[in-house]
Amino acid sequence: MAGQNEWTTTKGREQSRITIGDVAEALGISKTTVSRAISGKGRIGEQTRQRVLAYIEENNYRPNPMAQGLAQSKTYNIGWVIPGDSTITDLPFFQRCMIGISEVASKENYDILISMVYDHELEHLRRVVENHKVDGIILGRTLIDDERVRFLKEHDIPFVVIGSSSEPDVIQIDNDHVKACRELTSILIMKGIRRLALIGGDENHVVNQTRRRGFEEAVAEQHLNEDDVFIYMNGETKVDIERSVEEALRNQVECIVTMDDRIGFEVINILKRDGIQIPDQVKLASFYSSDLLESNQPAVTALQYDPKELGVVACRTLFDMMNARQVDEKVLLSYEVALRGSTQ
Amino acid sequence: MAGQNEWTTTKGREQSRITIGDVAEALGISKTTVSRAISGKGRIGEQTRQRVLAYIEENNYRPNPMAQGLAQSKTYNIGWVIPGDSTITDLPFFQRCMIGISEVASKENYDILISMVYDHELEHLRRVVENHKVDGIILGRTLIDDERVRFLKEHDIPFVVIGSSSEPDVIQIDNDHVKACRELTSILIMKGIRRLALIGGDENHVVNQTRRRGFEEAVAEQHLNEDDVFIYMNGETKVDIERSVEEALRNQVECIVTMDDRIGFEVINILKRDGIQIPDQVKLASFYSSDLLESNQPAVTALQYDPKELGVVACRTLFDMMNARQVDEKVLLSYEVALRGSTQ
DNA sequence: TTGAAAGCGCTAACAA
DNA sequence: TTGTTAGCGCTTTCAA
Repeated sequence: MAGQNEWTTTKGREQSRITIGDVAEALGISKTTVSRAISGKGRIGEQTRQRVLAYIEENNYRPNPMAQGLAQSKTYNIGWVIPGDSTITDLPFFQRCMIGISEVASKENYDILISMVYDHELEHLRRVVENHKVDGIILGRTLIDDERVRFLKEHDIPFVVIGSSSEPDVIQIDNDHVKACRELTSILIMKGIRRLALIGGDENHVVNQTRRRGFEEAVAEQHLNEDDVFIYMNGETKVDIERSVEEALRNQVECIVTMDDRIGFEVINILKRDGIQIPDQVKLASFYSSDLLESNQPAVTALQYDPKELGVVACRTLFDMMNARQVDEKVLLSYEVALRGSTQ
Repeated sequence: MAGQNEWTTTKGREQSRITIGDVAEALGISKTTVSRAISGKGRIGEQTRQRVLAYIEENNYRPNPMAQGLAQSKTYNIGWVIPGDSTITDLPFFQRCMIGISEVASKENYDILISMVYDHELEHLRRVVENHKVDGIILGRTLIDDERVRFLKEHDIPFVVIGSSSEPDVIQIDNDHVKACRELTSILIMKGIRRLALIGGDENHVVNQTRRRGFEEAVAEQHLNEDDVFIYMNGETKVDIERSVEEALRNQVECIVTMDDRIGFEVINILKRDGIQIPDQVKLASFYSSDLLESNQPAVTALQYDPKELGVVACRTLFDMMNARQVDEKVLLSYEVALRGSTQ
C-alpha cells in the first residue's frame, strides 16, 4: 500500500518532442513548406508534399496544438456543458449526445472540454469562456429562462443548444417534440381512447413545455372533450407522481401518458404495486423511451429519438458557425413512434 | 424555423482581447513585471504588484492560456477517461467523480478534457496523448488487463487510476473494497446468517474481483461451512441474474449479497415478482449502494462510498505527480456500512 | 526590484 | 513552388 513513486519532470518528457523545425531541417526545406504540407493550405509541389508527409508519418511528428493555437487564435477544443443537477435518467442521454459530438469533433481535430454547470452558478462556464479555452460551445438541456444562454450571447462566442430555447437568436438543435407528441397522442385517440392523463416533469424545462403543447394540440385537433383530459405537471418526486396517478385513476382515464422515461418508470412501479394491469386496466405511453421502458413487461409504447444524432448535428452546426458559415436558427430532427404492448 | 444567422469572424472577436503588453504599457512597466505580479514568481515590489493586480481586475485581463501553455509546455487541461461502454448505473458514479475532479482542477486553473474510450479502441486516448492536449490523465474504471493503462505507461504521461489495477507501478485511488466487503459480510454472519449467496458482475472488472476477495475472506475468518456459500459471477443480463437467484433460493440461502446496485435492483425485482418477502423470506445486502437501493421498501443494507472524494483525491494526486512530487502508489479511501431494513 | 531580449512551435504575409 | 520574416502572448534567463 505504500510504494513511493517519483515522476520525471515535464522537461524530461518534452525533450523527446520533435518540432516542425526538426522536420524542415531533416528534409532540407523551410518550416513554411512543412507547415503547408500538413495543413494543405497554400501551393506546394506534390513531390515535396509526399516527402514531408512520409517523413512525418515515419517519425510520427505531431504539431504542437498550443503553438498552432497561439498562431491561429484557436484552441482546438469545444465546450460541452451539461447541467450540474443532471439525474441518472438524463445522463445516458447526454452520454449519447457526447458520442455524436466527439465523433464529429475528432474529425476536425477537436477535443471536448466538459463543464458541469449548475443553474445560477455560471462560475465554471465563465472560466472556460473568459480564459478562451474553447472555440465554441454546445449546451445540453435548456431551461425556459436560461442564464447560461444569456451569458453566452453576451460573450459573443459561437454556441449551439441541444434542445430548444425561448431566447431569440439562439441556434437550436432539437427533436420535433411538438410534432412527435402530437402524433403519438393522436394515434392513441384514434385507437379509441377518450379519457387520458398526461403526467409531466419540471415546467421550467423547455422540453416539457414543448411536449405539453404537442399533447394539447392533438387533443384539440381530435376534438376530445376537455373534461376528459387531465394534465399533471412538475412530477418531481415519487410522491408527486403517486398523487397524479391516483388522481388519474380516480378520474377513470383509459391511458396515462408520461413525459419521460423516469416518470414512466415510476408509474409502472406504482401500478404494479397496486396490482393494476397494463394495458388491461389502464394503458400507458411515454413521450420519451429508454431501456427501462423497452424492457418492461409489457413494453411501453413510446417516442424514440436518437441523441447521438443530435450531438452530431449540433457539432457540425457549431463548426459551421465557427467558420462563419450560415446556419439555420433551428434544426428539428425526426423521431419514431414505437407502438408496443402497453397500449394494445 | 428557418432564420439565417451569420457569425462574426474570429478576428472580430479577438480584437477586443487585451494582452499582457497592453497592461504593461498602460502602467508604464515591462511585461516581465506584469507577468511576475500575476504568477507570484520572482521578486517584485509590493506596490507595483498591487498596482498591476488592481489594473488587471478592473480591466478584467486574462492571460491567454495558449500563450502560457506554449511558453511553459503546459496545456492546463487534464484528461478524464471513462469507458465507452458505461451503462446507466456507471454514469452517476463517474459524474460524481468528475465533480470532485473538477473542483480540484478549477483551483489550479485546469479544465477537464473528456474522452470516452472503448476497450481495445484506444484511438481517442491516443489522439489526446500524442497531440499533447493534456498534462495528465485520470482513468475511470479499470479492467484486469487494461490496454489503456499499458498505453499510458508506455507514453510516460502522468496518470492515476480511479479503481484498482493489477498492472504494477500504477498510481491507484480506490475505496477499500476488500476491507469493506469483508466487514459487511462478517456483520451478516455475526447476525446469525449461515447460508448465503453472492451474485456478482463481470469477472474482468478489477473491482468485482476485489469484492469477491473481501467476501471470501470473511467467510473464511468466520469459519463458515464452504457448502453453505454460493458464488455466482458474471451476472450481466437479467436472465443470468434470474438464474442465480433461483439457484440461490433452491439452495435455501438466508441472505443474498449483490456486488453492485444494478444487480441488487434486479434481484429486488425478481423477488418482488415472485412474491418473496424481504427480509422475511430472504435477506438482501449489496456491496454498492445507490438511490435505487436506498429508496426501496425495505431499504437495502449496503456499503456506501463517496465517489466525489475519489475524484478529489485522484486529482490532487495527479497534480502531485505533474509537479514531480512523491505520491503513494495506492490510496484507499474509507466507506460506511449502512445497515437497513433488508437484513433486519 | 525591474527590464531587455530571446524563445516556446507554429502560421501567414510578403518576396523571390 | 518555395523561403524569409514577423508575429501570436506569454515566460524566463540574464543583466542592470
